[in-house]
Amino acid sequence: MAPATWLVKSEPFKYSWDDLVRDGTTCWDGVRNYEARNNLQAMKRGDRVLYYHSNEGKQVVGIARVTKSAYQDPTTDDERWVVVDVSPVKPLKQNVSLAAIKADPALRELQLVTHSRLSVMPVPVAAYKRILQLGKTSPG
DNA sequence: GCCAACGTTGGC
DNA sequence: GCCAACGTTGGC
Repeated sequence: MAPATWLVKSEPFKYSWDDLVRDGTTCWDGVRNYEARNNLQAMKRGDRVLYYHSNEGKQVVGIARVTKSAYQDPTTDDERWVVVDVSPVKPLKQNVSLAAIKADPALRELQLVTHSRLSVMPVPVAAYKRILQLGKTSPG
């Protein structure tokens, strides 16, 4: 099966794309929401992840990949919560704003639009390709 | 900075 | 098991 595609949100002043590039890899911790957690658990090594800056920017800025599938969140003893490891693949040549996503009929159904508080969500492959197209970026 | 949406918690 | 209170997220 082809790798699945996802989108994760991060507030850039907490942990930005540049921080991820600097670190090379990071542990995607802090998810405390069951739906987001379930999505994390469904991620497989090699899956592609769109990196979205929430609050400031409100745009998709890069492509990352899952380098380690879900394991116990090391920042808590509560075994309900998991993390994955992600690494940057490449930045988008052109950022894709939330406004552009909302304006695109093919992307209007994305949970990013319909379910704005969810921080980790699946992205249908067609929508993923469309976002890369808008970002003038070839698949990584 | 405000506020709506909504998930979670805890008392009953 | 219900539901009110509370906290958080994130767009505007």
